[in-house]
Amino acid sequence: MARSERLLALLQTLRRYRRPVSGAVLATETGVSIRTLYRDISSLQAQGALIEGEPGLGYVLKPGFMLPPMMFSQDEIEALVLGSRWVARAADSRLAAAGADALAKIADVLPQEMRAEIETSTLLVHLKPPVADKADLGAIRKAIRSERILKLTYSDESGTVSVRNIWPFALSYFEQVRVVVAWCELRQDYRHFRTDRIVEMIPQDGRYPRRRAVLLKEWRDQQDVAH
Amino acid sequence: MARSERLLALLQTLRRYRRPVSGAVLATETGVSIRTLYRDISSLQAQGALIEGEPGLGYVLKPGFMLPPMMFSQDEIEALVLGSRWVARAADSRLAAAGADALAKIADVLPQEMRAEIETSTLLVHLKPPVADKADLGAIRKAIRSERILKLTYSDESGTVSVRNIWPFALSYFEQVRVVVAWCELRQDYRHFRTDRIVEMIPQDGRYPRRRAVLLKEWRDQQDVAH
DNA sequence: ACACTACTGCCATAAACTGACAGTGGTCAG
DNA sequence: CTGACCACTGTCAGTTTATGGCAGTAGTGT
Repeated sequence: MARSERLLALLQTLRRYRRPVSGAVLATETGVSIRTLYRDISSLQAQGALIEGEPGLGYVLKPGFMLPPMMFSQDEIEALVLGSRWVARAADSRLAAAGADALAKIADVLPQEMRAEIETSTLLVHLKPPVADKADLGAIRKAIRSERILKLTYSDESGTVSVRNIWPFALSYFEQVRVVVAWCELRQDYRHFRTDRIVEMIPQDGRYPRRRAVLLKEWRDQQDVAH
Repeated sequence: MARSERLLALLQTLRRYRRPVSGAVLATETGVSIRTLYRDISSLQAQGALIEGEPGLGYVLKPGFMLPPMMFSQDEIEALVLGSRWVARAADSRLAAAGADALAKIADVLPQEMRAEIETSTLLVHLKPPVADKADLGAIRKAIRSERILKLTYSDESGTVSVRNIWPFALSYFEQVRVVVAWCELRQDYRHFRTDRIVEMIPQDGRYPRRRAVLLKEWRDQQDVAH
């Protein structure tokens, strides 16, 4: 890759990572030596990019530096199309429609010749039809976004039905099924609930008392320890 | 001025003029010869800039080259994020990076308060790790886009190795594997090739003689009849 | 003390850039 | 039809730049 292309790619990479990235990683990703990477970084800084480097941490691109006005690349469009096709297949119909709408909005701002890419993209998705959800996934996503407590009637794998309040904070997509990740008031611990086993689900008025981002982090840490 | 800086400057200059500018003017302004200016323009075009040159007129940076501010509903953003997370999991690393890049570009043109949505989305994707590809998926996508013949060394399910020329026109994503859909010169029919069974793959110079959209349609019709 | 990191200077080699010239083909005005 | 103007391509040799490796300094957090 020529230097002039590489510098743009480097900016984009820095923007993609939001956390500090070490020079070694950036060098590998752009396919140059560390020495050259340092030169590239200082070139960009000389041209006005707000890149900060801290020893022991890595580089961060400070927000506010506008990239040169580049359009989506062909790869990027293909990634968006492929992603939205997967959503159309694997998610609920409301999210599928939202994906198609988003793609249409993107197509609107694309120049004519790139618009054709979206329509005739030759990346296809074939999946086994997912297990049908009993619960309304749209309502679950809404509860997660607004941090609402859900009163859940749930039938576990052995068929035993129980009722409990949960604090939903994530929705996880597996190949066949979807799973609500939540804090369970009954068990006082994190629990997973397959959406196809939810019998009934009533959003409560109350907001749950903790932030969903915090719950997500705590749950993740717990997962890491377990493995 | 170094080339890498000059290219950025050239973009800015083109944006400043709204009317067509002759190459001679641009060359003078950036301080290089005409010949180099032509090279610079084609470099920018290769990197995705939509610059049009008309004999007798000059160069114009096509409108629509920059991403305008866009609005998305919450559902649409979640669909985009979920889709790109799936791409990150299930596609090759290059497409995965492209998905993340596209998302970062979208985030940049989003109003401040929506930007956070992309970062804190609580939709997760869990998949069995896909089978590793032997072939370079990027090269396959490129061959499809440019309608290039591929010389394929392929090992079928029984382990028999064969060499043939194919006209690839689609890439299909299954749960564990990816499959190239192509017209096979050897069999004179449509054939599927799992990317993990491709032993070697050499792009040929020749373009195949039919349009990929036509092949796709014909293949689809054939599939429909079979079922 | 140690591991990890950013950063700088130096140098020989390899790669890229550059301008000049020659030539093609398109548009437009007279 | 002619000529002016322009985008664009190919070639080439001289020059500039870029590059990777090495050695070394200095800051950070464990």
